[in-house]
Amino acid sequence: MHPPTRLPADFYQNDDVVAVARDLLGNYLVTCFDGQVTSGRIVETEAYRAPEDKACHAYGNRRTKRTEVMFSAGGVAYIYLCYGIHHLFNVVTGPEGSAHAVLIRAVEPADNIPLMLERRKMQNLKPQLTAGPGVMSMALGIRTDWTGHDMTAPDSLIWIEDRNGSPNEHGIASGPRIGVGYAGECADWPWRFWIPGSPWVSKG
DNA sequence: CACGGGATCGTCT
DNA sequence: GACGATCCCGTGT
Repeated sequence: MHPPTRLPADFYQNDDVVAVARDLLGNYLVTCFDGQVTSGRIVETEAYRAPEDKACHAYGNRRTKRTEVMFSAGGVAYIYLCYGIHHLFNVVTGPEGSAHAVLIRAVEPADNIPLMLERRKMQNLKPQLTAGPGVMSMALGIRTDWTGHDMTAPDSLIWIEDRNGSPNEHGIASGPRIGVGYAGECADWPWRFWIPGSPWVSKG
């Protein structure tokens, strides 16, 4: 056993974003803002893959101010505002020049649950603390300001680490992604992954 | 539990 | 000017 460390750049730079989305399950998403660590075990993810995926913001390798960060080498954060309110957190994957990303949709709360409850203005620990991409980001203190942050740097303030919490014999479940009905045939691709039976997975 | 609507703003047409 | 990779609250059953 060794102390947990940040997942390395080559984990993220795998070109197979669907495999990365699966492999992220069971790892811990950690933030350390203002000296305060908060974290959770990743239980639900979705893969988005340019250029062929119509649900991906970089569909057709479209480069805009917003999507430019998705073309970075894997390991940086891609965070955007959804419905004017929610800060949705993704990890860019693949080699530089490809625009793939994994949306982290839900975590099982781990470190510093009191601070996460405070950020969410909640009194008691319930799945709704972190089950869903918008509320998860709020609990971890993640905002769009952090888009482009290199999570593989040794002094990064957002990172993902392996604590030997990988999914066990119950395996991994998959199905269509949430909220992408506009994406034509791509809407049916089973690119959402979750740990079956976990109460911390979003309801969709 | 199923639904329906409002919140709220950056991004792209 | 329209529309979200969402969430929460209200209503009705």
